[in-house]
Amino acid sequence: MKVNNDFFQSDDVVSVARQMLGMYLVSEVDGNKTVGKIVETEAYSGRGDRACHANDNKRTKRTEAMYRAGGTAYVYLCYGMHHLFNVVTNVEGLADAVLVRALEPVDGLDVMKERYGKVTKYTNGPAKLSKAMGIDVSMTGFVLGESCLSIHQGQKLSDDEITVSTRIGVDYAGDDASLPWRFYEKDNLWVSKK
DNA sequence: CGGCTGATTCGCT
DNA sequence: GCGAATCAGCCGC
Repeated sequence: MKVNNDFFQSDDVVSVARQMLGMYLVSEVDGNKTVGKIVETEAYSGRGDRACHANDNKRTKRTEAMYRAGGTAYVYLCYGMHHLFNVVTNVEGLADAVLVRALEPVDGLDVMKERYGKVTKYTNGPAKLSKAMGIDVSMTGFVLGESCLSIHQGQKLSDDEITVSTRIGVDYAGDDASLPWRFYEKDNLWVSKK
C-alpha cells in the first residue's frame, strides 16, 4: 500500500525521517521493478541547518525541487559522479528533505546486481542504492506514487529498534553537524556505517 | 574565469 | 589510509 503524500507534508522533517524506517522504496525503471526496505535515513531542514543545500532559502536550479510539496523526489549529483536520492517533505515553499542512506534489498536483486556490476552489497550507501534502483538526477522533481518511484507502507519500528546518531559527511556545517538527525535500524546489516 | 569543496565510493598502497 | 573521478555552486580576483 502506497504512503499518502500527506505524510511527507508534515512540518517535522526529523519525525518523518524516523518514521520512514521500515517503509519500502519501489522503483520501476526500464520495465524492471526493484524494492528495498528503508533502514537508514537523515533529515535536512531548509531553515537553520547549514548542512542543507537549501539552507537560508537558497534557491538554485539544483535545489528547486526541494521547494516543492512533500512527496517529491530530490535527486542531486555529488562529487560529480554520485546520484543521491532524497524525499522532499513539508509544504510547497519550505525546503526540507530526508536523505535515504541505505536499503535492505527485497525484490529485483538480479537487476540491482546487473546495474551495479559488483558481487557485494549494493544498497548500503546513498550513492550505491540510487544506482542499484536505477535512480538518477533526471528524476528530481518526480512525484512519489505518480511516477516510476513510490514509497509503500511497511513494518513500523519501535523506539528500541532505532539508533539515533549524527549525520555522515557534514562536518563543514559547524554546530549543525552535531544534530542527532540520522536514524537507522539497530543491528541491520545493510546500514552504511555504524 | 580559476580554484576550491562536497549529504561518496572504489581501488591501490 | 589516501587519492581519484568529475561537476554544480560559490567566492575571490
